[in-house]
Amino acid sequence: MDENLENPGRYLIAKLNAFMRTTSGSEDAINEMASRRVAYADRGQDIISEGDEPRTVNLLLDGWACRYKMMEDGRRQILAFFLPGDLADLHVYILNAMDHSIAAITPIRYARLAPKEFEEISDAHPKLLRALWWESLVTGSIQREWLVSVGQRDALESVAHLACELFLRLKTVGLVQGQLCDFPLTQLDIADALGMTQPHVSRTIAELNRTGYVILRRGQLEVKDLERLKKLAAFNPNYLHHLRDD
Amino acid sequence: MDENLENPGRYLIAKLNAFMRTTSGSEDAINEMASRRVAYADRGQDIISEGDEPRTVNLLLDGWACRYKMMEDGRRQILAFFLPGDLADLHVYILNAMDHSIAAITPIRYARLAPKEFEEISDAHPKLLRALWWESLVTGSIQREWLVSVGQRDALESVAHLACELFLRLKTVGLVQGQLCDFPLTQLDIADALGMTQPHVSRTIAELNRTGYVILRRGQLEVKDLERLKKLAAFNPNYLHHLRDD
DNA sequence: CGCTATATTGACTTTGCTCAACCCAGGTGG
DNA sequence: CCACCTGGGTTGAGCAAAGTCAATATAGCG
Repeated sequence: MDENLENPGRYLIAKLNAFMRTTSGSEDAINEMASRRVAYADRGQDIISEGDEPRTVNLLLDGWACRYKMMEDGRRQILAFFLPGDLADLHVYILNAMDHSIAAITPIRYARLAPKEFEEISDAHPKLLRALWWESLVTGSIQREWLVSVGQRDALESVAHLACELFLRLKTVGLVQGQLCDFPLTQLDIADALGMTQPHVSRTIAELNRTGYVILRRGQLEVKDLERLKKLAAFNPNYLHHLRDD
Repeated sequence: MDENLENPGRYLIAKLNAFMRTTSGSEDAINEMASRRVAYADRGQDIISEGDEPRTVNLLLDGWACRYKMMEDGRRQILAFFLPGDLADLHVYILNAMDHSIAAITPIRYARLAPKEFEEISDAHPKLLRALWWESLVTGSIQREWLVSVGQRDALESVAHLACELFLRLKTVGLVQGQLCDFPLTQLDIADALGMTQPHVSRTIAELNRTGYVILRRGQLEVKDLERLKKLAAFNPNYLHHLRDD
């Protein structure tokens, strides 16, 4: 976290590097953005709720969050997981009301950027603007791939795909050490993301762990054989739109 | 179609009116866009395929299309349906390769806009640009709602929700007459959109028709009781982000 | 140490899938 | 004009995947 405070935009910078070479000018701009209007939320807490008028672009600095929708009868669909460096709804201030909520999964630190600040910075750095555009298109692409998971993949494939995706996304922002990364999702989070029930997630994780390709447990994910995991998940990395595979 | 040829952007104009009052200036700009580089495709034909480098922004002028992904083993997930007036991937020319394909469901007419033309027009009409932004955000919102359908709704709710959505979207562009609209989807299309199998779609449509709220058949959809249909589908119109309900 | 969260497991049920036969309507060509 | 073909659509029987409900176990945490 120390390094993080000096270089608060580092995860976003790392991610954009998967798409372009950031210049030191844009890096400074990102760090500038990321050090203004910093806010905190505890696990479980909404940082913005369905129906609210969106006023800020949120940049996640530390921790995990999720986008979700709640149905009247209490069913919850998680629509996306946010990892450090992810931006929530770049242009959403065009719309009048949020159609979903965003909540912290772990305690988080995030920057709440006012549209005006955001525009100033992107006007001054057209290359950065382009990169941010790319990031929001990739977010859309991930959203579509999730529909493929929920619509077409069976339980084992789905869980494997999610593990694969999160591992690779964490890797691009530098949050993987060797084969290990943090994994704070509960089985209920996974269930609500993949359209399954929690007991079935439990059984499916057990089955996945039995393959030996990964060790997935609350708190930590270890990927022992990424290639086989990808194969099992029918994982095609194109949708992440990285310049190179990593 | 006659009126359409004089006023080729009419469906898009009608749609944007759900968000803002279009000025005659922007209407002319839209019609201008929509009359350049017009192309045709037959039913079943891809207009752009996964892996292709995207070169144009596509505006659907007539007919229905879909965005889809194919898995190696032949499973297909339909990600979105395009109706007249819909734009495909406004900013996709930022990315190097399509991560999905777009195919005609009926014979279609569409405009293939070069990025440069597109930028000229939007530079000249900032209000229009904002409206187009809105339309792409709504497209993203629809994408998310589909995940709720596939992840949380059961078969009957899902099919009802899809009927509801398509009916309302057609209504916004003026393609509903009374309670009737075209409905060219096959049961296999619906199945691949909702993550079901075709025989189960058949049974589910039969069950839905038995409620009397709709008459859904190949070619045509008749909505007899929209309110009850919405209720059955757990349909919350907020995600369409219209200024007023219609 | 005990409380609360989460995870595991078992027995049973249900939804939706599979496979396959059959039906039906529209379009084409003899 | 009719026979046939083809692309949907319907239906049935049996099955498998995943859901439900509930009891039990486990693990952090205060």
